[in-house]
Amino acid sequence: MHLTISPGTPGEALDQLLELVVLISEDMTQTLARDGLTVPRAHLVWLLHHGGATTQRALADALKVSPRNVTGLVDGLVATGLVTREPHPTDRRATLVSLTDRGASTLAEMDRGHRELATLLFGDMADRQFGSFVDGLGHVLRRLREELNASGEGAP
Amino acid sequence: MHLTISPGTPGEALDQLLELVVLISEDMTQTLARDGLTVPRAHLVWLLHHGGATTQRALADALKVSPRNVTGLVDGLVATGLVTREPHPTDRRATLVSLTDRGASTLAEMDRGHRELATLLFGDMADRQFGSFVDGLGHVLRRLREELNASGEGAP
DNA sequence: TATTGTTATACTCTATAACTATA
DNA sequence: TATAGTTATAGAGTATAACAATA
Repeated sequence: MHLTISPGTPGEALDQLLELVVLISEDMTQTLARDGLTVPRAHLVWLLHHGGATTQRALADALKVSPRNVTGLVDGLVATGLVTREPHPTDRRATLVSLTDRGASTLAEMDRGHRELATLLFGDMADRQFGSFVDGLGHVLRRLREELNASGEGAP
Repeated sequence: MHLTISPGTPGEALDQLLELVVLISEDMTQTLARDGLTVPRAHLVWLLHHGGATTQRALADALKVSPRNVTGLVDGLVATGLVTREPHPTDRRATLVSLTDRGASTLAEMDRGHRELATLLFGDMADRQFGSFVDGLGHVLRRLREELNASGEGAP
């Protein structure tokens, strides 16, 4: 037998999803601040962590942000000792941005925090519930990607 | 019989959740921009829509933001014709912020967009899948609220 | 001629501190 | 004395445009 316990309307589900977005953003901002990081700067160092040293140009493309903006983000990260700017070995116009040792250990701590959060959120979920939730999440993600692709077109 | 189709690890589920946060933020920012709104300004007019005219002080408390910040948000909304500042009827220190007609119709459009997004995301989900997803969402939300309360304590 | 990163300028969101006008 | 909202000042993130050095 199957009991449906008032799953609510789509509108209510969206409200919950929006609350989730707000709470996750707050949690991330709070956690990153303890390492002296902001969300945009954390995004940049995360790219270095997972892709190695790169030019600011490549970072601007990956972050979908202006080159000028990257200059500011790197300035801040250099000031707090998490990254360095070095001359590019073959292209004298470009600079290579690399993680410092301290930057690398900060990233290791972020990885640990990431795993802890995953355990907190999903650790005590029953396997079947977890599977259903991930399925639903996949459905919503596909719809959202379609929507953003559709509305992003037509813009030269 | 019950087939579990590789639901993935908690870490992967969290990555999907984080992608969802990014995509919803992008979609909201993009949609609001069409109405000349930013996320913080939209939050403010949403409060007026659902609570009626109020003082800037009350808005600052509700938005958990400094009074100075509200001055700036209201300045912008007045400039774009979505709200008005009027003298408070009984307290001459305070100002009442109200939606203009144009502000109200913008809000009506936002409500419509909200319903459309809910339909897009959940409209063609099977009832059982929708119910399971909402259950999982509730679980995650409870954990997150606990986490933020716990880490938010001890701060005088 | 095209590209990399910078300086110059500007806008939005955010904060604290000092001040004005009122309670 | 306390409160509502402002001006003053500052910092972070974002953008475009003009410019330098180098490809």
